[in-house]
Amino acid sequence: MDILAELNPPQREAVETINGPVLILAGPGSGKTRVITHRIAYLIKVCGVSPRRIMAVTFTNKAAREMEERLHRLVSGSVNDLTIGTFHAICARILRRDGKAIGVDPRFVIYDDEDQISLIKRSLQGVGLDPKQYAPRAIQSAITAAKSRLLTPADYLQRSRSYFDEVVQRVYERYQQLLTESTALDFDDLLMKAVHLFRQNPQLLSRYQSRYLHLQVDEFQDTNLVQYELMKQLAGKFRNICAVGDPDQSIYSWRFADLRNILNFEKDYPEAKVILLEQNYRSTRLILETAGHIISANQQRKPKELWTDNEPGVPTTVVETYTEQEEAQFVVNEVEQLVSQGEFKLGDCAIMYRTNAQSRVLEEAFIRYGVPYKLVAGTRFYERREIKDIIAYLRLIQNPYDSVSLLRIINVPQRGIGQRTLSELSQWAGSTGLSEYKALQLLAEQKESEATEHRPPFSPRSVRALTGFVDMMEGFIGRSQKLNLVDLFDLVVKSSGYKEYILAGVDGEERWENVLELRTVVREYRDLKPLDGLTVFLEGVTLVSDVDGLDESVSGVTLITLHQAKGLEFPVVFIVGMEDGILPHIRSFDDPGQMEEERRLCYVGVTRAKQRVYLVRAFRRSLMGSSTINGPSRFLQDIPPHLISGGGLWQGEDSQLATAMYSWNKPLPARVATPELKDGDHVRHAQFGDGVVVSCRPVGDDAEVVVVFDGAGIKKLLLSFANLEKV
DNA sequence: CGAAAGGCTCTTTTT
DNA sequence: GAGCCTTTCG
Repeated sequence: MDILAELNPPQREAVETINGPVLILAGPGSGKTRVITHRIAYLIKVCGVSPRRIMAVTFTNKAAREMEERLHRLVSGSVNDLTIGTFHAICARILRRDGKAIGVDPRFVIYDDEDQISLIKRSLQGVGLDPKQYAPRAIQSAITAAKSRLLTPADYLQRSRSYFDEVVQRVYERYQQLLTESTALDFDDLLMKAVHLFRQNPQLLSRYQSRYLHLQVDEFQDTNLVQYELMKQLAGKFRNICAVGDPDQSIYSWRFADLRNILNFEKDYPEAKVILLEQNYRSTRLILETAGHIISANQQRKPKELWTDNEPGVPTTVVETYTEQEEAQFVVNEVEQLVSQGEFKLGDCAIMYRTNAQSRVLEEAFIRYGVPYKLVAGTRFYERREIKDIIAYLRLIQNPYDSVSLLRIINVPQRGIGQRTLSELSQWAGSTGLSEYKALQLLAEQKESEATEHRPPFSPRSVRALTGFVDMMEGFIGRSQKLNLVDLFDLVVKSSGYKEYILAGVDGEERWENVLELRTVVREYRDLKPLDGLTVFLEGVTLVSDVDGLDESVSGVTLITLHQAKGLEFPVVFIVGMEDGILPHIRSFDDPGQMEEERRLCYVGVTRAKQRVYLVRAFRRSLMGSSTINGPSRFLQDIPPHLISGGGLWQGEDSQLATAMYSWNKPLPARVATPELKDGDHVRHAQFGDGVVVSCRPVGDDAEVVVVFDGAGIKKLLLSFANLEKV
């Protein structure tokens, strides 16, 4: 059977164990994707399971697409009936089809992060609180946390402990009201409502349970409790659930992903078979060892030994530059060199960083040196103002009750509907118990009939402006029944006056280009039935993730955050910003749990690499305007010297370093000036305290020192990193 | 009502 | 350094 042919024994077992629950703990590069696809192919081709009875959950749409393609090749038949996608996309589908049972209108729109914040601000005002006093972000996070534990506002009330809880509870309640009034669901609702739907409709659940004979979840370590609950519901009948994950790559706890899911799995499914995939096929041996040293410093961790038959490869290059500009310069130079030597292509290289803000300097350097690059995200396309505006128009056509979209574009371009008119509108709408749009419709009708029952409080000028807007929208809505999506798009952009508005503003040309770019996306939906096209398009643009746009067929260096890099691999990986305060991020300093997650993030980065790893840091960098000096990342200390190759200080062509050293009277705390140490010397270390040197041997232009510390025990340190003080 | 200017606070990571 | 909010003036 060729589906099993190229698999090692544990992989094979993972593919063949199709009855009952299976937990696959898969180290990086252990052929996880291969196992999942082969397993599904095996189910279809060998076991004769119909694709429509299989559900596979992936972390991104891109992963889903790729898996579908691979399956297509493996099965050499149609897999169109397979249910495959992210949790959010799958839940949206379920709710559109069956959500009515719990009062979910199938025309719902999905609110993204930004929409949520704007709605939370309105909710705060709605309950008489000041959005400046209570950070909307913090409240949003608390609401997400609540929803991740399936708590409704009423449940939250009972658990309310603190003053902040109380605030959250009130806002949460109002926020849900506004969502309902807007016929909208936020990201978390998609998951929570799906679970509620099944809880309240056992017969519906039973239908789904009977349909899905096999369930497959990828990146299991990054699922939250709701997602786990949903899978548990769906697997309730057949219990054929296969979860794949790696606790060492859990990096989404801030999104309330919960590692306990892995522990609970074995509790909820005591008959589960646990399979370990420990052979790495991706990285060189030295890279794997480096990664191993980094991750094994975590305390809260089940030890696990990965191994590989691959070549040893070359040691990791560790480099310090003076500023983040030079860091970028180094990266670009090095990439050019690697490429010119012919061993690697541009597309083989990826630059990874902790925070999005770091991408700018890198981008500038790549532009300056004319090296092609692919930025994953950046100012993410769908978050641009002009894109969100157009989408708001389209959302409003699908669902005029969408208040976030309404308020967003009611005066864009300017139609003489100002702040004052708007607050009068919402007050008037509120007092008559109508949604904003209903109120507007009423107003437009009244203009003709002069009915005076609820006299709207607007000046004639405002009335004209408002009714003008309603008439326009009603026109769009009418036409939307017949027009294909491209024509609808063109109609909206033209008749709303948006095109002139954009072109007249700052960066008009560039922003208009973006609108046209969106139009090319829209073209893919041209052939769908008018209203379906709109729905599918809107859902697609809301649930996209940034990596979804990453195109391997385009040549260029990839610029990507460490989080986004999960699940990907590259021959050459640069991790920049290897500094305490960046990676690990400063926000994790006071929480050991968070610190461990930072370490896992670093581990994820290193294990993306097949051939080469560069760990780069800047001596000083500007953060939020001002310049800061960060020490080397503490994670570097956990890599033994023999796995590191020199590098050391690097100076760019117009380095500011020389100038700096000249103007400062003392040299930089450079490794040039490390003290000579010999056995028996007493030393002091910032972290470990006092100790005695037991050995010191040169490594490259550095030295490896072994010290017995009074408190901290025996440590192997790299002289230049350790900052030892002789006492 | 709207444009312009100045002041403020942050930035971790994202479906 | 940038986006967001408030203030001010026409």
